[in-house]
Amino acid sequence: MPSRLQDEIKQTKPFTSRGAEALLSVLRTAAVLEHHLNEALRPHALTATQYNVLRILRGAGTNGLCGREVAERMVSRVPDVSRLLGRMEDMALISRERDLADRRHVTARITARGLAILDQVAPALEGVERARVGRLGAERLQDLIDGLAALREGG
Amino acid sequence: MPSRLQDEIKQTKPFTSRGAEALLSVLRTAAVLEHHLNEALRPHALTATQYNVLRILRGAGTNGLCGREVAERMVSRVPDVSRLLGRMEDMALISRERDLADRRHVTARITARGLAILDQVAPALEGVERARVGRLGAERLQDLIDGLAALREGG
DNA sequence: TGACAATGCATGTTATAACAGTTACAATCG
DNA sequence: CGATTGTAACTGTTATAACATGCATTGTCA
Repeated sequence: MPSRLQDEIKQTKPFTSRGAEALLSVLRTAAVLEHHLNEALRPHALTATQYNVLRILRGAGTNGLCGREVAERMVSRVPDVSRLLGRMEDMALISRERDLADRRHVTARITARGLAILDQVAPALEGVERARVGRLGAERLQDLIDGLAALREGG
Repeated sequence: MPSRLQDEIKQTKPFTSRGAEALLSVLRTAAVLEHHLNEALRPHALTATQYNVLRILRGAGTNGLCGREVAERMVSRVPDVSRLLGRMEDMALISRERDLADRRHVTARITARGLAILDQVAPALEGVERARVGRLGAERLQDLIDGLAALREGG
């Protein structure tokens, strides 16, 4: 029985192991999701990375967060937070201010414009979520979440 | 109960829905896997994308594949196959030859050096796989694969 | 308090991704 | 057979990722 994934990437030979298929499934699914995510964000000129930053800073509220703290909270690691935040400041999505107490820190905060854009993109993103998650029941959804967490653990 | 993922990305507020957590889990897991994958490939100066191309071309055998066919088989879509293959040709990992029957096509084939490098990296990649997949039983593994496939389906 | 290490951010550089546009060739249809 | 359409690959350009390094500031400890 050829697997769904095998068909998607036009693989002629069966997977050598279920483990390999599982890892590839994760990578493939993330690529598909990221594609849909970027499509939904494109009309608002946002990348998935920038969207992630906005969500983080909205969660932080008026206190804001310094660059290192933002980096720690990103879904995928970004080795160049300085310029990422700089570009977002240019777009007026966030503001930056050097901390007076510890002048090494630069505190980033989401602007009103950033908040407004988050509200604008919300419907499209909820659509992406519902379209893909709907067909999985609550139980299978939780199993999926747990299985993925297990994959991330260890070495 | 705070979820594992919530802790990983230092999120203070609980997820608004299981669906959102599931999508984020996929993206996060893929980022972690990709990181380990790249670490394993780094000593051989290969990126995950290049590794993917080598696997595809090894599977294709001596007939090789044209650029469009390689692109179709990639795990994540690459919009610049020409230069990707060009760089790999410079590294002598693949060879390219214009097809005489249809001169629009350029057939790519894996070289002996490319095959040798695939053999060299295999142990490290198997290590990555065993370390993460081992803790999941066969049944949970299959459920995970099926759940991910469900997420990829549909518009 | 003064040397030294550690931290957080900025900057320089290179390589690659992303997007658009162009060229060469092949297939189709009048 | 010529014009038109479609396909595959290449090329140009810009923006971003990735990596390394440097700089300013703070913390630590003799």
